[in-house]
Amino acid sequence: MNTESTRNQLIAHAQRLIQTRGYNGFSYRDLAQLIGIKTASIHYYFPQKEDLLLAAVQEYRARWNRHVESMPGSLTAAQKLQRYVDLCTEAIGSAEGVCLGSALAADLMTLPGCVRKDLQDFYRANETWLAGVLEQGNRDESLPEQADPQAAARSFYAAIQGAQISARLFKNSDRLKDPLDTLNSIEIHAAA
Amino acid sequence: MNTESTRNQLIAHAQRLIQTRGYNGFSYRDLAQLIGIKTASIHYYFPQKEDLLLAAVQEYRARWNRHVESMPGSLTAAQKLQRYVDLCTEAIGSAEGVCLGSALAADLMTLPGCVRKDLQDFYRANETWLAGVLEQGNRDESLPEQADPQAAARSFYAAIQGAQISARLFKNSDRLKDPLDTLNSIEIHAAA
DNA sequence: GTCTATAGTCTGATAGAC
DNA sequence: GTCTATCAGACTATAGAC
Repeated sequence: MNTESTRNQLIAHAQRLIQTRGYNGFSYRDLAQLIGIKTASIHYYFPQKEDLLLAAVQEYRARWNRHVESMPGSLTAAQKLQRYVDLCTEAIGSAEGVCLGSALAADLMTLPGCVRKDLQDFYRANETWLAGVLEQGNRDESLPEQADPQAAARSFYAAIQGAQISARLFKNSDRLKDPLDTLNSIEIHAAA
Repeated sequence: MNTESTRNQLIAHAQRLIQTRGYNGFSYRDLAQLIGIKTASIHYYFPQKEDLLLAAVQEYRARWNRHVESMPGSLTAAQKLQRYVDLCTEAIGSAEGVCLGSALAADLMTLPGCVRKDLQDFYRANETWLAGVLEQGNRDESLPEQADPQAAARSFYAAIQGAQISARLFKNSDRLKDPLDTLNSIEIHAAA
């Protein structure tokens, strides 16, 4: 157990705590108990809680981008969208948490101001990627035609974020399926 | 200024504070200062913060239902949906807050357990109403055909909730328009 | 690096005067 | 009904021993 290990444990548990309880819903005491150290030791790595927050957000964002961008370019738009939804379903882990992005966006007004930009960047990265997939869908015809892929991407991303929150409220991960099912049902209906 | 007046002020300000900062993001001190009394006086009306929360939720839910159900039955489904979006846009007030339902759902794991059922009821009431409107849309053809109105209603409601959160993040109420624009764009495209 | 000890602040909540 | 005064507990954060 060297320095890196404790630091990484702190970031990983902080991410999970933010996803389940929100930034203001956990304390250094909670975090310390989870990995069996004292609160003062956390301050060695992250003098202020704000420092921990920034590190947690940046690591999460980098890891999320790696997951999304590692999708093979050879997939159809429909396949990419399905994999994206699968990633979002994994992220909530048994319907106990929500994406770090939406968890923090919900707490926005009580957060240190410096994270707002990072959160906006995270949102925009997701929306831009989704817009690209919807544009591909217009070309490869694996998805229903979208007149405004940008607006549709913002709307779909919002639906996924909202679905994560309601999945937790109803303890039912199936709610993550609704947005994509609804998007696809237009095609199903057209084919019927 | 009789009892009712102070009590009503407390509920109104509590609702606004929950919508902007979350249940754990404001204190009795904040609330007392807003209406010019001392914290001890709040305890006269609401001995525990939990009591205030329940009162705020129930009043909000009743008022919301009145607004939604007061829509003339003679409207087309498309008109009802537009009015619903307008209500949701008003509710966030200059993009500083979100609906009380999504604000609390986001804080769910740190809330007293007794509100979970009320929140679920609030969600279901909205989703049921929206499903009815989408079914009407299938009949009056003012909206694109929905193969599964229930799933589409859950998806649309989730999109509105998510859009409220991102509207605050980007300080841009226009994000509330995306879900309905996307829903309607299918028809626009078909007409083009 | 991790600890003990503690400072200083905020929190929800209570007792009792008026 | 509203106040003053106060409590016990939790919180972030710091100083300094080891």
